[in-house]
Amino acid sequence: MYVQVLESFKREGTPVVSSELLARTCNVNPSQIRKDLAYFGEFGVRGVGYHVQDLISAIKRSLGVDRMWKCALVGVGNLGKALLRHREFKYRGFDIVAAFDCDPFKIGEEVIGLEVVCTRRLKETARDLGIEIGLITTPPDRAQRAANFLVEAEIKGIINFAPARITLPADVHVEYVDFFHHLYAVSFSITLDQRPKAKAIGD
Amino acid sequence: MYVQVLESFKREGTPVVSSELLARTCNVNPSQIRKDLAYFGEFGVRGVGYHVQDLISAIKRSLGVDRMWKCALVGVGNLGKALLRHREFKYRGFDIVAAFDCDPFKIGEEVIGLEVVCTRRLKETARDLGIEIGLITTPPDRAQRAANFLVEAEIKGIINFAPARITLPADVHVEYVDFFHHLYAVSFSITLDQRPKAKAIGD
DNA sequence: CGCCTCTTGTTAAAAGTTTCACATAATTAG
DNA sequence: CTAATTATGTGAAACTTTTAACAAGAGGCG
Ligand SMILES: NC(=O)c1ccc[n+]([C@@H]2O[C@H](COP(=O)([O-])OP(=O)(O)OC[C@H]3O[C@@H](n4cnc5c(N)ncnc54)[C@H](O)[C@@H]3O)[C@@H](O)[C@H]2O)c1
Ligand SMILES: NC(=O)c1ccc[n+]([C@@H]2O[C@H](COP(=O)([O-])OP(=O)(O)OC[C@H]3O[C@@H](n4cnc5c(N)ncnc54)[C@H](O)[C@@H]3O)[C@@H](O)[C@H]2O)c1
Repeated sequence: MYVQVLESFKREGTPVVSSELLARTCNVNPSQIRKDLAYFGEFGVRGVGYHVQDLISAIKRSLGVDRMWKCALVGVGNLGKALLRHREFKYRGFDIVAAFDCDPFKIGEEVIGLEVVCTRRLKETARDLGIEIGLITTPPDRAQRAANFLVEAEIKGIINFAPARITLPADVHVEYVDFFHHLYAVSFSITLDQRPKAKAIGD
Repeated sequence: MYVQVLESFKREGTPVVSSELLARTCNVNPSQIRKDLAYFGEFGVRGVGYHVQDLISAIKRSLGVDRMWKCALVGVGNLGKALLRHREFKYRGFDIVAAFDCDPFKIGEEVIGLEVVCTRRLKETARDLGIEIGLITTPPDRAQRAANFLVEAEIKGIINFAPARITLPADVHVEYVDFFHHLYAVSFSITLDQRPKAKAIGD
């Protein structure tokens, strides 16, 4: 979130931000920001604030996103194609260099110049290309199978877009992207507001 | 997460789960689950566990997802179209009943039987249809504008897929879906593992 | 050059969350 | 019907995160 906000400050031409300004923009407490950053180092200048570009670089270095990561996508359907077509990923350090599917009608097809490869060839292909992160966009009941292929290829990080839990060795990291979590959260917030717990006016 | 896991238990035909089993599947502590559920009510049976279907219903009722929510999508691009084509949303209680875009070439186009409407007609259309939740899939620099239109239409919840913060009145709830957060998280985990903090073998 | 202002980095206190441990209730077996 | 077994719901303890408070460092101004 800090990187996202700092990059918009950078685009606006703001050279320096205080934890106070950054906090206001992110809807958090200024101490929070100073604590978070202190965990990785001393990036600010007392009495001045943080130099935007320097802070972006420092955070990115701390998170390991100061280099290009090679990614593979498994499941070239609706969502998979949207991701493949998205140039932003490469621009921001995540290059999707291979796409896999098990559907014979999809294998061989090209999506923005990338050939869809059979999932059975995932292991060799991923290893040859030096892929480190896998994106799963198969249907939920195929997510575990896709994950297994990725683990075989010695991939160490997975983003799972399918609404299904997967089990993995301890050294493989997974992030779940589930749109329903967010929809449920919004539904809950609206419902809470509208529920007639209704403190009467004046209370 | 609990709903997601419980629904897979349901599909497998498991009628009852213990907090212990549910915890193992979700990679959390059993007490955590009992505490979380206790916040909303007493849904289990002592000595037995939780009846899967009953628990799904109870959680959904607690979160306000025991009904259909009408949604609108703003920005019919790559990602927007993928979402519109996704049947699962309606099936799970979130019906996208309107799609808006500002591009004259897109207005009038149909995506799975839904006509793309001009963003300027958002307010009237959304009100007429009784829309409650908005999905923003415009480019990041247009996200605030899209949000403003949604607020005008008296929408109370927003899911923002654009990597940009937006400011809203206090009674409008927003959830940010940012794939980069997840990619950064995975990058960080892998980097940590590989960094030569290397406790020597035997330590 | 010293004083004043500003904002960081950090220590300590407050608040929140997770886990443990066990009393309580349901079910089954004897 | 009682005892043994099981797994929930919950109060208290352990732990984590967040916030507040302030000392320390940087820069500007008279
Ligand atoms: N489309 C969306 O907007 C959207 C939104 C939220 C979540 N999702 C989730 O993302 C996933 C993909 O959705 P979608 O709409 O793209 O579905 P889709 O059916 O369009 O695409 C799935 C693709 O995965 C391929 N596939 C199936 N099994 C495979 C396997 N074992 N190995 C490799 N490829 C395999 C299929 O051939 C197909 O091309 C689903 O789990 C869905 O729930 C999608
Ligand atoms: N495509 C992906 O896989 C992906 C992944 C992650 C994040 N995102 C984010 O999702 C958003 C959309 O991505 P995309 O790839 O679909 O982009 P896109 O350019 O394909 O689509 C954007 C659409 O928004 C419309 N639009 C622009 N301004 C508008 C406005 N003021 N009102 C209404 N409509 C407007 C455009 O006409 C276009 O149709 C972006 O913010 C992107 O960063 C996309």
